[in-house]
Amino acid sequence: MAATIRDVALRAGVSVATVSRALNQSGPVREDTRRRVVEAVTELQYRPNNAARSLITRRTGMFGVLLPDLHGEFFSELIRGLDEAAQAHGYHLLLSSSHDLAEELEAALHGMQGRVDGLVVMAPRLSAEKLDALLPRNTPVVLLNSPHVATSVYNLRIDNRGGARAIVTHLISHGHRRIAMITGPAGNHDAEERVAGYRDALADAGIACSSALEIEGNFRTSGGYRATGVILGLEDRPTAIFASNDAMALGALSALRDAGVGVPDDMALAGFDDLSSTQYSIPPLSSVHVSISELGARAIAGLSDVVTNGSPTAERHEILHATAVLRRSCGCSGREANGKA
Amino acid sequence: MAATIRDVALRAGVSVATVSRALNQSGPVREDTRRRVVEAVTELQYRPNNAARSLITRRTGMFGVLLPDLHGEFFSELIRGLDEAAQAHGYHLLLSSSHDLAEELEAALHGMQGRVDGLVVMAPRLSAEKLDALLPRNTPVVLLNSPHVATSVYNLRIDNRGGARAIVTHLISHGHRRIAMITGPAGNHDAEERVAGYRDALADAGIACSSALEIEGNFRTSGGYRATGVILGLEDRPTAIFASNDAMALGALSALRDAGVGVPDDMALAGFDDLSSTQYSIPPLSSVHVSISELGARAIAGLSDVVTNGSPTAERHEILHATAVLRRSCGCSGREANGKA
DNA sequence: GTGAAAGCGCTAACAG
DNA sequence: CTGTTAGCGCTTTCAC
Repeated sequence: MAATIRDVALRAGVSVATVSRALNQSGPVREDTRRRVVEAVTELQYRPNNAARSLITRRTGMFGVLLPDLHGEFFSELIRGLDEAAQAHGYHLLLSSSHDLAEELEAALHGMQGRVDGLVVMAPRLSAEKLDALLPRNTPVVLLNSPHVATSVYNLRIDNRGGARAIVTHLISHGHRRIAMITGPAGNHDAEERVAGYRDALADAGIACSSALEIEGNFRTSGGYRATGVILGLEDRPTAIFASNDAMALGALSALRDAGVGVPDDMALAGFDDLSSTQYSIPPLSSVHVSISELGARAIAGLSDVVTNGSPTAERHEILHATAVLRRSCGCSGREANGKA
Repeated sequence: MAATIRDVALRAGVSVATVSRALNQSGPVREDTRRRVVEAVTELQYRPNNAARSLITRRTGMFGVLLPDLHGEFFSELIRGLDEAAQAHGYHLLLSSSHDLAEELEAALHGMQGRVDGLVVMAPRLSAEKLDALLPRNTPVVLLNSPHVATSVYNLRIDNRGGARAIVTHLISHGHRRIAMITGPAGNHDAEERVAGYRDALADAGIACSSALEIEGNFRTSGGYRATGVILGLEDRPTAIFASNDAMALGALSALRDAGVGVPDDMALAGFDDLSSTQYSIPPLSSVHVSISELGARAIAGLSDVVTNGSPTAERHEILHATAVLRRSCGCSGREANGKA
């Protein structure tokens, strides 16, 4: 049986209250008393029981993380950012992923009830109304890349629209006028914002946009491959493709290669996310960089702030800038440079 | 204030004991009593307090997951497997990643003390002795791809050696005799096993192995790129490269391309992991397939088994098969096929 | 079938 | 500075 605080108190010849104070520095304890306690702790290998502690403090030291069906590098980078920050702030991460449907999210939310001090939720496929209905009222929530909702204390997003606009504007600066876009899955909030950015750029340049040039993808490599096949079959073939994420851009690259279409000469190409692997694609892929791990880090910082400072300092909204990274696939020389719309 | 079991009891006109029994079906309750309880629960929006519950049951409903510094697809696939299985078994995942050093692992292990009913640990850089000293004695542990240790109840691994042997044997069957290998980081257990498999294959074919042909990488794309530069500079240049993971193989592909070396004609290439993105590389990459998510799923199943059945049914050891997947980079036509040594 | 009561291990007043 | 005491919300004997 594991040692309890009572055993420690007995061993150190003090009361349990003193042990508690010594261990949590939650009150004055004479130095030598403290030392006796610490000794007893190590001798008995005492570890405080977290359940008992959080039963009374009403804090669990854990943040819940609810993510949609994410893949590969994006997912691992996000977790890395969350994890590092959580550790730094003294929290653990309770993770639950693959929640695309409202019901799944709700079930997961339910399961975390009372187990966490705060929640990081990413739900790009849910409407503001749905989200609003689902979010718990008693737990601080940080929303990632989701439609804004009043009940969340903090809303973080990457500048999907601005980033897409910047890279497409760059494509236009290479002389392209007929630019196809491979979109994300329908109903995905990020995907929609990137489409908006694409249209912004076209509008800026006085180019009419056409729904025939917006081919639906799924944010997966396979979808990029497929969509590119459609694009190549278009009459009056476009001279450039903007894929709304890198995974699809890689699929596009593969399809272009299979079709014998040279990149960037016969077809310019750009993606979004700037995954680290894209600089090794052939040719290296121009993309939009966004610090995914920072997104995670800020989310945790925001939660931690709310939890320790009690009241939500204020309802907050934060946008992480996304900048174009120019490599060879768009026609640039390969030297990296920043392009800002 | 959230409703407690007392409130529910009052509302339903029964005792707290009955509420508990009704909710946990831990004892006989008359049907209409049960219904009254359920009604009160929904009306009051009652949620049992997990802290209180685990204080007495000594179960938390959570499994801890401790991972090394993993990246990209491997990481996300593993988590997916773990997460799905955990959900299926009614558990939550307490995640902590990026632990390569023994001290980091220890700190994380400490933090999870008492918060979890079991642990999934992946520590490819730690020796059996180090691990043995670190692992808690009172919590069931499943070890993933780690040196076997007696204190773990369950040991799962992928067949690194067999998989490497199979793909290298295949390379040899294409007529290659001089095959370079890009290894993983020194001290990594998986990496070492893959080297052993590579040597096995050479030995099988009566080819002497040479340390000059084993170039150290780091499991990252950048390392594969760098190592390939070294290989291309070798006198009596090899005709094939086995990269011990796909990330490095992709880096190799990029380096080969930059050097104007054709794949597979001038240089055959194969990787390991069979990441989904590799089928879209140019040319598609031959690799070794292993079901990463299944690794995760089995880990959870094993833990869950131990936790519910009390005693560790027996000390177990399980190996997940790894099979060669043949695409174009090794010289095959592109039609997928299985090659088994 | 149901209720009363005794804690699980800890923290937090409140005295001293 | 330290000890006593009263619970946190729940499960679980033990009676009835």
